[in-house]
Amino acid sequence: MAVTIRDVARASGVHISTVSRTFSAPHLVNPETRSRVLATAEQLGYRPNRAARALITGRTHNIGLIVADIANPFFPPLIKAAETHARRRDYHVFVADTDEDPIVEADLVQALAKQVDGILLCSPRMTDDQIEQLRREVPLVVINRMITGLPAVVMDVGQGARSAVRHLLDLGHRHLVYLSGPRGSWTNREIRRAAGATARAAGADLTVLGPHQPVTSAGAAAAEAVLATGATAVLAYNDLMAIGLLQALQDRDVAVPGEVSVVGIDDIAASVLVRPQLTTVANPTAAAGRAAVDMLLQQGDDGSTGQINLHTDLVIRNSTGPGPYLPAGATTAEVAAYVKE
Amino acid sequence: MAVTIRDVARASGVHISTVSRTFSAPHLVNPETRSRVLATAEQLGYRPNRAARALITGRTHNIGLIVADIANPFFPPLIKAAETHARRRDYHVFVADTDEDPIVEADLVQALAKQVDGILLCSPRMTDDQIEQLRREVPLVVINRMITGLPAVVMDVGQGARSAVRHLLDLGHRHLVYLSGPRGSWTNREIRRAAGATARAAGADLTVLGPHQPVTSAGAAAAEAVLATGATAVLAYNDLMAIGLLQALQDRDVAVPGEVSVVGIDDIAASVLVRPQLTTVANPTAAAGRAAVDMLLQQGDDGSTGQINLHTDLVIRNSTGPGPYLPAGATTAEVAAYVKE
DNA sequence: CCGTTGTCGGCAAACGTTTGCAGCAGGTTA
DNA sequence: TAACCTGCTGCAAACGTTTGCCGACAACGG
Repeated sequence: MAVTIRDVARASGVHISTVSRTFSAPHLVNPETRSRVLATAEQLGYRPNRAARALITGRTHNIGLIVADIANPFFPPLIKAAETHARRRDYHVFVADTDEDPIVEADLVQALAKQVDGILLCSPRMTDDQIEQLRREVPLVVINRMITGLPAVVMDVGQGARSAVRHLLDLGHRHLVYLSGPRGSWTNREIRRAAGATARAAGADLTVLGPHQPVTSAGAAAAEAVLATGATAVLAYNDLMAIGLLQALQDRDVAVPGEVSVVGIDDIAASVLVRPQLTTVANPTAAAGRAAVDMLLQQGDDGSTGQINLHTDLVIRNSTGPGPYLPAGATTAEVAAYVKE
Repeated sequence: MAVTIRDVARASGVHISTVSRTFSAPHLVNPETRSRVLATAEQLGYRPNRAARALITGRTHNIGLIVADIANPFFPPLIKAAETHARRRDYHVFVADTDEDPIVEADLVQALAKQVDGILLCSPRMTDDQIEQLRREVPLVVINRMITGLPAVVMDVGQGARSAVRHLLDLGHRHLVYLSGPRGSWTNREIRRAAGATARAAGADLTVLGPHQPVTSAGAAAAEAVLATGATAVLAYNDLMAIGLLQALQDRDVAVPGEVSVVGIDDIAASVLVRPQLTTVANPTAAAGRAAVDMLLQQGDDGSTGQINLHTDLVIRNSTGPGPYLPAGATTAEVAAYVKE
């Protein structure tokens, strides 16, 4: 059937071990022999059988990537970056989707465990205990969650939330709402904490609403509750919810940012497609994907369990404007200048 | 290290072949023995080593899924459906991204070929010849492209384009533009052909602009050219381009659908997030993903090479309105009624 | 009681690699 | 000249399964 190491050996008049070494330890074989073997291999169209290799080395050269929801536009850029980066290191990536369900999540890790060299766990919804448990079965790198002793890549969403809240405070808002994300999300806790602390320190109010599924419909559904609080500015767990809210407010003829300012988190592509364009916190998702792959791959070598914290950026667009404390006629341009000071 | 079939055999006092059979051919082993083996296997936490199994059976229980761009919101629902469906059949999915580059595409198929039981090639940009070539190396199912003799799942985008054009004609438009997608896209040719034929049959004009990359920026960049044609309605290769165009028109104070109507294709999530909401052709992407997986899996059994054509639906929203032939004051509601007739 | 049939389980040979060990040639050192 | 490297290659044993073949044994019909 397929051409094996044995065919190449026969055709080039060497032992199979020499062929094997030509590929897996080239420095151990005479350059002359090597090029001869390489030539016949090329000619015969030989491709190493990864299953056989995996069987003996114990390394599959595959990694698993588990995300909450592929259809959530936050993830694709991360998946893409991780996949490309892994392939450059001769690894392939299994992508799986948990539908935001912690049970499915645990099952998936179990199922993939024996078939990959490690798993990237992205925004997991499991408990810390569960994750530490699973770590004993397979190397893990967690993305967007900090667990002591576990290698992790997080985007500094706390800092992002602080910037966002400060931006709103600077605009004069004194009563804010935080639209909570899903239960079990570490990111959600971080944002809530950071936003709460920042608001409190400035003597402003922050009302927390939620939890919500991180989708547009949940954001839209929260509109009534938001208005009921009387707040003039909203920070949402993610852009999808922020966008949902944005549109529900428009449907109710509530002006954004005239009456209510809205800030999202993630900076997904759609955030520049809606009107007004969304002020949001940009996350370096691609960088996170790459960093996580690197971390996972070198975790095998040494036993290092570093934690990487990536910087996030507030991107000010048009969904935020002056709050009640500023002169009513101030334009966003003036406000932008004001914010700079 | 890991618990193997041998450990289970020893612990339950049978030969390894019996253990193997309890898993891969249960009917060949005595129910009593079977349950005993199963029990000890469970207790020891035994998991079959897929590499070893693959080595001897030649089936990896993996499939590859190659798409043009994971970050294009058209693909994630398809990926998600394929992945979930495959897992239900005990298959795992490798996802890879070609960045719309036919060379990368060919490389990826080669790289994955030996490691999977088959590949789902989604909206390929390669030539038909190349694809037929690759088919000799690995079972293939093509999505969104029709090649004689090759198993394929396509969404009937021709029919979608016809509905879209007819909708525009019914609204009174007489000069249409088709905003072409990327070079090498079968879908693009189909749409162009169907749209052209439909317009021509009605005695209307259809100007083709392009090719373009299937992204929002390309749609926006085409705005000038569109206006220069003097057309009153535009069909775009996909929603991203349509949305880009929509916004570029708004930036130029061109009213949509007042002065120009815009129709997209795909019905991505963002098409209801923009204002006006986009009239578009909904594609059954999830169904396509599932169908393709099934087709690939049973391709191994018999040698069947069916082709499936999935129905598409025109979704009329607010980006289309009456053309110059209708009374200027007609509202979209009246027009919708008119279209029904 | 013998022969036949059928069920079950063991034996051992694969599958395509990697890798520790040993051999061998040629060169260097003592 | 002996002893010892050094660089290269061959040998063979793994890795954890699956599976064709055969033997053991029980049941059954004649």
